Amino acid sequence: MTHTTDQCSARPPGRPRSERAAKAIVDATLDLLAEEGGVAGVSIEAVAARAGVGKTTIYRRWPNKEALIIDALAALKEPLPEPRGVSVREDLIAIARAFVADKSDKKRVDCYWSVLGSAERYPELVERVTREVIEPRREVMRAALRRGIASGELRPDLDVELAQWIITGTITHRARAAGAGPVPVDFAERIVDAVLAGFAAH
Amino acid sequence: MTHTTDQCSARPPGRPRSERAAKAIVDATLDLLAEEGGVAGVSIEAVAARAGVGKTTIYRRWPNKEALIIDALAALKEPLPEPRGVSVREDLIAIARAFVADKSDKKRVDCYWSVLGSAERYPELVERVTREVIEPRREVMRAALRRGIASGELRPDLDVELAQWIITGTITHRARAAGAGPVPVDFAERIVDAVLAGFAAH
DNA sequence: CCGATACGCAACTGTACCGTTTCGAAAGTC
DNA sequence: GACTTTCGAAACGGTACAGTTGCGTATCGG
Repeated sequence: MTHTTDQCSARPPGRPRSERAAKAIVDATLDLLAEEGGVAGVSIEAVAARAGVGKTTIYRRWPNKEALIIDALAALKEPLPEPRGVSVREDLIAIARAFVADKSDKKRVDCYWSVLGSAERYPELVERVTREVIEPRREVMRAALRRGIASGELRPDLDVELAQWIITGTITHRARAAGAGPVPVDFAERIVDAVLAGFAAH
Repeated sequence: MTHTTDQCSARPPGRPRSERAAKAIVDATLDLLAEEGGVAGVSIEAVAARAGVGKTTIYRRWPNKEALIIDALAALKEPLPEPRGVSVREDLIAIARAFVADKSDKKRVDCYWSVLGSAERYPELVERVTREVIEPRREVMRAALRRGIASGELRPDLDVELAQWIITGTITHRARAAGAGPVPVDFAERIVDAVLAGFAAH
């Protein structure tokens, strides 16, 4: 062994890549994605300018805009809610609360909205976000609903898929509605109680 | 009176503007708005090319892209549903059906989605669409819900605003969901029945 | 037919961005 | 100190679009 640098991961020679620069680039990308309202509005030049970084520094790490955005979106992932409460009502409220909290982060919502709005142009991006972020969260809610049916708390003929659309759709729509202001903190409980009890009298 | 052309509306001399061209321009604008997934994706050049029209013909009628898009969106307006059925259930289903039909027109949904997604960039567009298209439809549903409460069909403590978010949000979200396919024809009835009866057993 | 206007088309200037390259300086290892 | 790689900055050619202008033609009224 003539090498003394065989430590572990074979650190390459030369100046190491700045971690600060990488973070600044990702942050700037998300900022622009949220502000410009679309993937098309994000330009490498704008990202570089906002991050206080040379374009070289970006192109050294990512081959193009799509790859940068994909990596940036990964930084948005939040841990899945894992409710195992005593009742369906509490499980659903916990999940809905996590949704509302997510949607209260304006930057986060705007990023997802921007990406999903660019479906025709960047199908790969949309497919990836759907698979890695949206679908797992939908599954958590479906599982909670199925548990409720099994425990007898929910009507046995409940359409789980439809029920799931109702809860997530309401929150999403409310969060994105123009001019409706921020989602109230108790929105999760109110919607769960409303759909559990039903609109009809008695 | 030396003029014989005083007929009525003082028709200007020269070749009149082609109605066909105007329609082709508006159609092309909406097509692009839906396909490109954003206001930014619509370029006058692309509109002209798709409409089979010279750029001059566009600029003669509209001063810029925003004005063109505003006028084009006006062509999307559909008549308001005006339900006065025998029961709240039928009223809500009628309104929901109109929503679903609207959302089944992919071009129409994509156009609104595109515009609303450009909120930060083009606030005037968003404000206008919200005021002239969305809010009147929301009001129709609120009115139906209030009638239901007054008639005793709906529980008196029902949160009308929340109920309205639930129904419209579910349809909108379902229509826009990636990879979920077209909204089924019976979606309107299923959602109304589900929220009327509630999820809970008995 | 004449004048006026609109038509589609092409050419033009100006701006913005892409993706690449070059540069001198900085920051690490040996 | 020698070497390697990254850093931010600047410049480059290429593409796309905005908005304008000129041109020959078409279509209206008188």
